[in-house]
Amino acid sequence: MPELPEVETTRRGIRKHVEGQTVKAVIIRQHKLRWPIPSTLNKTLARQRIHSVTRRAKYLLLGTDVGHVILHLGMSGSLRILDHSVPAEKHDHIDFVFNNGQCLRLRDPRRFGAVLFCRDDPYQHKLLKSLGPEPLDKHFDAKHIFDLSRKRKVTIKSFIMDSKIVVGVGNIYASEALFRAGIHPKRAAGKVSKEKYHLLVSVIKDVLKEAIKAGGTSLRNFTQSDGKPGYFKQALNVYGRKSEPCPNCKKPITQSVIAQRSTYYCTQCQK
DNA sequence: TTAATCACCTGAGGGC
DNA sequence: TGCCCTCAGGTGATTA
Repeated sequence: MPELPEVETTRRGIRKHVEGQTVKAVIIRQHKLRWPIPSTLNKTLARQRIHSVTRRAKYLLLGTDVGHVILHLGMSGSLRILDHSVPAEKHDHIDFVFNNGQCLRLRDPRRFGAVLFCRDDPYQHKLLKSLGPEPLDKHFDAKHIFDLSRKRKVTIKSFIMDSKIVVGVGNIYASEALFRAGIHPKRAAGKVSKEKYHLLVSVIKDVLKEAIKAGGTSLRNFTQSDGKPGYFKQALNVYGRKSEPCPNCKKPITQSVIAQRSTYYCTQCQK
């Protein structure tokens, strides 16, 4: 399940294979993703050179002279670089075929992902323009998040997962960051002290950096662009560890549902 | 404006 | 072994 580290790992993996390549064809096998893939994409991108592979939040942007492809991996999406002669399998929905014979192939069993095209500034696209700061950017700091949290009654976990507050903190890393910061996930965002927000911002950055370094979290079906799994799962303290002893106090990890998402925490260490 | 809920989708895993 | 059911989860849209 791709979160920000998985998307960044994917970006780094595909970048060297995609930047500078010229699109020969776009083969769409399944138009129905989260939103329909534009049927004119092949015509639009044919003979276009991809000059950049960038990321904003969990969106990947493929830059060309005529506009940007906006890619989202949703819940189960993955991108791989393959020789185009490799037969497509079930759930391989779209190929960006390059002149060198390779292709960028999107697989997405659950089809929560998206492939869109934007001719204008992609950062003004309706999906991107209201997003909060990048978590690893200097603009994401304790003052920013503390100021926005005042009088907010929503749980701190939902708050840090809100992309208008900060992008890229998904369910796994929200649980991990709150554990490291010693904050109970059901605490109201407006009741968390400035000191705790200082710590929380710091551990969010740490968790995401460590996960990127480890190649993401391989849960169920995430693989890197070369097909290898991520290794951050081994470093998770609480996520997916219901009833296992807390790494700090040995009390069993609790699981409950917050905002319709499984949440893991230690009732002893997180207040 | 804020908070909560719904909808989309399919593979994995458990129970029988 | 096969069938059925539940769970998982990112995020925009909808509702309260």
